[in-house]
Amino acid sequence: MIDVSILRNSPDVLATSLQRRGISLDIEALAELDQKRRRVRSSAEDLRAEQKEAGKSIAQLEGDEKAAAISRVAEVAEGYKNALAEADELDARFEAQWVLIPNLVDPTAADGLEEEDAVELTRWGRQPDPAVAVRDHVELGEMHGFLDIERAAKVSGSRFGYLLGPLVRLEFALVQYALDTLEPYGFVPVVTPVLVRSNALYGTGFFPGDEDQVYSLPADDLYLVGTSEVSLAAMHGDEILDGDTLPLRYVGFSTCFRRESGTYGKDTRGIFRVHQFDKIEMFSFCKPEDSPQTHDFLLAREEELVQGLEIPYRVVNVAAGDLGSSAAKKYDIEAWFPGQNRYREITSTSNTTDYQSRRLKIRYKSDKGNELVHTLNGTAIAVGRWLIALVENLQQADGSIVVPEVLHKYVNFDRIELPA
RNA sequence: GGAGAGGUGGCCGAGUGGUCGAAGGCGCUCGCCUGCUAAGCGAGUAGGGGGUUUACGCCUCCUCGAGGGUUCGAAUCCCUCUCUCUCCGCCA
Repeated sequence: MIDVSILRNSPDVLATSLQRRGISLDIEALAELDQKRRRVRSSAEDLRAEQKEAGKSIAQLEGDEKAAAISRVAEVAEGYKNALAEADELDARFEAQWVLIPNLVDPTAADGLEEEDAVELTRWGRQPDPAVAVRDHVELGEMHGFLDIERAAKVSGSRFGYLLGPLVRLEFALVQYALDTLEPYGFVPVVTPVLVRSNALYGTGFFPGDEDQVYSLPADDLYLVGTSEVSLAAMHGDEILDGDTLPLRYVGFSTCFRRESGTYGKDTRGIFRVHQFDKIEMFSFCKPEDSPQTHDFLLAREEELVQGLEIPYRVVNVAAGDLGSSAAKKYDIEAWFPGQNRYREITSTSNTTDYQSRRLKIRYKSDKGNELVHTLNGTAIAVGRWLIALVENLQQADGSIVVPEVLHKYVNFDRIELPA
């Protein structure tokens, strides 16, 4: 949710932002509704003040005098009740439209509406020789027996997978590697809840809007998170943080659940796009003035992690029209996937400025009073896709897979050999 | 799952229909005092919305777990929900 004062004081800023996102909206009508609701609220409050004032004297009176005073103020009470109901109704109507407005786009976000409009910022690493990296992760999985998609389909349906043997070892090695890399920077490791209330999804900007992407458990009124960003952001909801403790940094581990509705026929091969995967996520709460540099910092940590694993990648500045509703700006790292012969997203870091903190009511004490913090998130390691990138990029001509140096201390093998 | 007890300001804790956004204590901030990292004295100290002001500020409304209801008036009465704690059961 963005600041209402934008609507009142600088509607042109709002208009520009919406236009960059490719959204059309009658801003003037919204502004009028906003004015009206305030007018009605104000007159309701006047009645209420009158009623309260009368109540004070009633408390002093007795007998007939009291009865007369009560009947006099009853009319005021009735008027207040009606005015309040109208004000509430107008608020609700305004709110319903206001929550749908996405975050203001950062001026430095890339222009355009589509995924393809993202601007490439850097490129790192050397793509493997196509003559060597000939097998995709599904083939490698079958040869090695460390990935079983058929049985997963039998048990759970499409878009699931069993990871087996060395791939499991690699998963936990990646987790260790991420924690060991990030903890020195002050990231506090967290294992988060994966079942949350709707409020957490609302607060992070997924609701309203993305209901069809989220698994729900209606019997308990809970939802499965698609990313630990949700549980991490909501962790400090309704809190006023001490400014001296900022920035707060967390690195969360959780399984992520995504319905992937509307992606039929897209990325159907292997485990590139699945309903369930594990992910390590960075999250930071910081002062507003620090969020741009925090965003760069998160991107730097992501690059550090990818580079350590020797995976070739590029960084893109995501186009305004392709941003999620809560993001003002977003960088993706796209790894080279030999099996697809192109770069695909393996991390994503967003500066959500005060969009989430306003909804979640996360402030900090400053000299100027209580201010909303800024929140930022960034993938540390999305395990599934990183495993694919690893095995596809580091496969050898004979089908074996070299384990990157940085993982050696976490696994008891430095190469995955084909089974005899 | 069964039985019971509770959710009040940063924390503890009073308050069972009227001048209560709320006694008291702790903590914290500022000032005073004190020759010794303490004690004492005084003042201040919740969040949010709206109006007004260049601004300091002033006015006003809402919030005592959440949402409804009764009433001229609710922290206090009624209903629903929710969370926490204790005991029993079950359980990784």
